[in-house]
Amino acid sequence: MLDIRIIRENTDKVVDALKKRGEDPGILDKILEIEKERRDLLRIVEEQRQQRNSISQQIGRLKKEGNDASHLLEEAKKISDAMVSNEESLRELEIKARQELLLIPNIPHDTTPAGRDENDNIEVRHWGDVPGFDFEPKNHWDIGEDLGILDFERAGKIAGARFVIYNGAGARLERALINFMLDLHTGEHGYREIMPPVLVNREAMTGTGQLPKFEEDLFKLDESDAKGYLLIPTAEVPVTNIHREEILAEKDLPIYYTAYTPCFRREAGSYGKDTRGLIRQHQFNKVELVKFAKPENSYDELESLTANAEEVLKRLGLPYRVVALCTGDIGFSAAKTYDLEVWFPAQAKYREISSCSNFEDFQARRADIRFKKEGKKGTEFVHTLNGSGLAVGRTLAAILENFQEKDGSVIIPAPLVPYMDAEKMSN
RNA sequence: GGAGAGGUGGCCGAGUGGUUGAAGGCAGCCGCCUGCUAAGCGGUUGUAGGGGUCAUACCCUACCCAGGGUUCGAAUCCCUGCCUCUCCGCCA
Repeated sequence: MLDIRIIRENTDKVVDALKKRGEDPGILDKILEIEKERRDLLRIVEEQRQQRNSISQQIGRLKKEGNDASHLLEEAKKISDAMVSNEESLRELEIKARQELLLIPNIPHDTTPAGRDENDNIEVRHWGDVPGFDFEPKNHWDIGEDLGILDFERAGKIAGARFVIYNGAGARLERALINFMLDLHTGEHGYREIMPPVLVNREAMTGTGQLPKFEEDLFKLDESDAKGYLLIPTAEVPVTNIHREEILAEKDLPIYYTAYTPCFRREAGSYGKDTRGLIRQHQFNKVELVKFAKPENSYDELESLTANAEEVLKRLGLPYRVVALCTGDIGFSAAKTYDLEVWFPAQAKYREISSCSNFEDFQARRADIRFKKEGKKGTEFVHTLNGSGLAVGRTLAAILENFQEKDGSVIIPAPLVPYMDAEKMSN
């Protein structure tokens, strides 16, 4: 959520931001109109309240002294009656203003490259050598099925399309990756491990920006119940909302959290995309990194968070590149985003495995997460950041494809050997 | 699921219709005093919105879980919701 004052006083800047994102700046017209009405009415209402309060106080004083106050009572009643409809209109305008405000995306940071779509994203750096094969590399789903460690067919029977059963060494590899990532981030990168609810309420989803605009991407427990629980599409939601409506102490910042959770996405509108394999599932595992930072160094925090996610790929020996998303491709809530893309030999393509973003105060304003500066009056909104560290299923898929052998076996990367108690997977 | 109790400032806690943003205490901050520590004395300390100012000062409005209602006036009365605690039941 943007500061309404920026929209009011710096309209040009917001219009510019919307254009860069490829959005229609016309969405501002309505909110500016509502906002003007709201402010005009607010002044009237406050004036009326002031009058009423002062008369009421006089009444109190007179009554205490045993004097007659009937003439004032009459006057007060008149004012009070006149206020009713104004107060009601004001309430409605406040609700409407917020509804509109919640639909306006974040302003991209100056360093976010301008562009229309993913073709305008900029490669920032890459790491590792793309492996060469002296045989035709197989898809990860073929490798997994041949090894008997991934079972898409039976998952379809018990759940449907876009689900998988990890079997035997597959299940263990998934678990090994989760443990490896959590151990790395808690042990070496300074994150605190969190295990949050994976069902959340609407306020939490609104706080991080999934609602109200992206309802169709979410799974709900009870479609008919407006108050029903929603399944998280990412641990970003429950973990960022840990501090909702809190005022943090400056000395406690930055806060680093990491959490493993399953994630649930409807993938509405992606029919036909990645229909096979682990890339796009309705349920998948992810280890998430979340930071609460002070505004003045949130961009340094974004760099280090991205580096923390990259470290997972480096240790596993998976070739990847880092891409700065352009203004047309960054998410609704983000000001700047780096995607980490890992190499998939069978597709001969880099595919997204992590997305690391600085949301600045956009989520903090929605979720009301502030901090108090030492020795200063008032409060400031924190900056929130998060990134996948990493998407576990995609990491497993990348391992299968990059470390496959001609005989169909797969070499287990060294850091996972202790977790797997094995050096390779074969039939 | 059944029965009961309760939600007040950073914390504890008073307040049952009228200058109460809220007694008192603790903690914090500033100053005084005291040969260390401790104690003592005085002062001060919430958040948000609007107005105002170069910026302060200052003025107004709102906020005692949330949302409604009664009333000239609500922390205080009424209704609804949420949450917490205790007991019983059930349960991984």
